[in-house]
Amino acid sequence: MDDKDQLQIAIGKRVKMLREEQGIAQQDLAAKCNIEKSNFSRLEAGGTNPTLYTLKRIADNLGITLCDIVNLEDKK
Amino acid sequence: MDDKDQLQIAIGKRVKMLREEQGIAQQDLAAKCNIEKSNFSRLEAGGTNPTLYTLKRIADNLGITLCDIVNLEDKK
DNA sequence: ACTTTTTTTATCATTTATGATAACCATAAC
DNA sequence: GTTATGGTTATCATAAATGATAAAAAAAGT
Repeated sequence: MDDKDQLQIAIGKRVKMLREEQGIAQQDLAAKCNIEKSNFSRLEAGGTNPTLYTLKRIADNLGITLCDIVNLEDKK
Repeated sequence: MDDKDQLQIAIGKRVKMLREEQGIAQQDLAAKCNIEKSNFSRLEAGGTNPTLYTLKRIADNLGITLCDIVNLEDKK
């Protein structure tokens, strides 16, 4: 597994964690972000290398900053 | 201009600013990141919606965090 | 068990980020 | 002028992100 894969998995886990902290369903957040629920699932599973705009929409709909979302250091 | 375009322009300006702060040439940073200089130019001009991995490589080679790079609020 | 909700997985189409190459523009030296 | 150096712009190909749909699996509730 290369560093790109590791990054994808890290961001996926982080999005999932932040989403669950707010107790919102994956499909509901996906809908608010105008992202297909299947694609959102892939993203959380680390199966994609999201673009900045995708991350921005997620951050906005979670009420957090982009910085919060990509704060991956020292995170499980 | 929609919010996606604004975001792209904002990240481009931010990358350019951070790069110039370190006095490194665009083409040199591009080379270190394994990004084509023409593509890097496009990115700084706001002509692309970069992926997380692209931003990560730029951050790494600038010696800063992803959070630093996407810290776009209240920035020109 | 059954039903409902939520998530995952697979597949195909479309859009777009990036790679790659080339040519061009600007500036500053000399 | 010419020569570098740094940046831009255009174009085409390729890889991959995302859209879109469907089906299956898993989890939760009753």
